[in-house]
Amino acid sequence: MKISQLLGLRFKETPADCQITSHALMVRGGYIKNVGSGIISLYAPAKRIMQKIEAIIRDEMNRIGGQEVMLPVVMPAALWKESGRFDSVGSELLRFKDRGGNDMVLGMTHEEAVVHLVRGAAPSYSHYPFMVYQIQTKFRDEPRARAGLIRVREFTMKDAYSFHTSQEDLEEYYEECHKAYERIFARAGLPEAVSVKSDSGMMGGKVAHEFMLLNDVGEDTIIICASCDFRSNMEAAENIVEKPAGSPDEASDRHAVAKALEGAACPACGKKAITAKNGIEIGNIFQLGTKYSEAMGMQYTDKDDNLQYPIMGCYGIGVGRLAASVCEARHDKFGPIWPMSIAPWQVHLCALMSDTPEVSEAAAKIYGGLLKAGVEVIFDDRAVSAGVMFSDADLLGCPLRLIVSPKTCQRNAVEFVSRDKTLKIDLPLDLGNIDGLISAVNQQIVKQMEFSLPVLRL
RNA sequence: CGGAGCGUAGCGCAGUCCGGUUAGCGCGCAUGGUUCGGGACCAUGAGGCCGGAGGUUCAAAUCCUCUCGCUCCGACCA
Repeated sequence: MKISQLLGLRFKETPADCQITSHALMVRGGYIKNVGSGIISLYAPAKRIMQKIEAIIRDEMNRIGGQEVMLPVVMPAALWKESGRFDSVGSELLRFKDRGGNDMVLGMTHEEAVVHLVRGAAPSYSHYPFMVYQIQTKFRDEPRARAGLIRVREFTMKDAYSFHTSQEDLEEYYEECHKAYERIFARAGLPEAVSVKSDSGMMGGKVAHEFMLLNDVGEDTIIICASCDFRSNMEAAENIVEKPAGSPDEASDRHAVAKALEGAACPACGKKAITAKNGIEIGNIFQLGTKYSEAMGMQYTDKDDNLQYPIMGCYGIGVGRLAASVCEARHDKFGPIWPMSIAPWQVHLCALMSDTPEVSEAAAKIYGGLLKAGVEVIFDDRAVSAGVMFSDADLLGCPLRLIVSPKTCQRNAVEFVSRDKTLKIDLPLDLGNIDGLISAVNQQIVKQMEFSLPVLRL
């Protein structure tokens, strides 16, 4: 891709509407454009990041036996009436009528749809356990969208649903999925994401965990023990952590309650080491039980010819929120620093003063060589000043950068630097044979990808 | 849904209190020229129904009423 043809202008000034870093950088870098409150279009760089995250998720979901399926965005309300959620869920569920006057809903989560899909298809215990997942658009009519891709009304989500014949089997799979989630976040560039105990809310069920990126811009408050590995969302912790005397009531400001919990005794280890931190929820896993299978009449025949309700688990990841979280965690003042695994392009090729024949010839040759070798490369072929070129490259945040200029041509070299500034070397340039240069670039890509490669293949 | 603020060129803003030629500035964009390793400079130029509707007035970006939208704080939230 040549940058001269890439849509999405990059600019210097922070838009007034952007309150948090990832939002500002993604608007300034030409990644996203707001369409309405909580409704966002993506330009190519953001779409490419999303696709790479999705590929990692698919890989890990397939590895734990998932089957990718596709459920509808628009559903007849009748389905939601079956589960009872048409009435129990509030205005977050967008309802409307079709031309025939039938009640319809926009999918905000897909338990109903997935039970509908599988309930006739798994009549015997021998079909179990199984897991289906999809990566698809959700719409939630949130009362207040905010912070760019962090909290939106329409978003892309991976949601997975597993079905089991015993609680033990569900718990075993839940644990497997927990591990898969750890691998997904690590591969996407957030190895520091942690899981915390959470409340199951409207989903129902007992055991639930949320995966959090601890970060000040996060909307959730997390209670963490500094002494042991106890971690919990405050929503779930309020009942089990004993508040020190004189704390405010739970009805009052949540931040004040969190503050008050600091230094309380940990319910797990007993030490007075509780701390409160903010976090961005990037994924969650629930043990649902039989809430939906019972409500919607999904049954199978067990070994002894008895009808049973399968036990369900569900597992979600917000793809766009994950992308924004990586940006939030990996950036400098110039722009995002995308990990190789999800970067929009692997290599950013800059041709400084490309009207010089030596430069344009060398750059074109390198560009062609990289393309031929299958490297994802964005080529800045514009006649702009070095400052503009570097600033734009910083905003696009590609992990590796090649710089060709009259200076580098003079010394028969190309500059090879990394976005995170850990690499800065000259690669020898021989226009007659650029294979060595291309393979040096490839080696660096492989090196930077190592952390994200699957540990195990199916 | 409560509270606060804002809608003027692609972006950032001034002008609105106190109505009065042709609505400005910076960035960006286009053309030409000079530059060239961290958002260069000069010249010329394009781009606006001042969010929308109604009203007051000789005259409205500016005053009044209604409306739509956006942002922030809170409530809410798999």
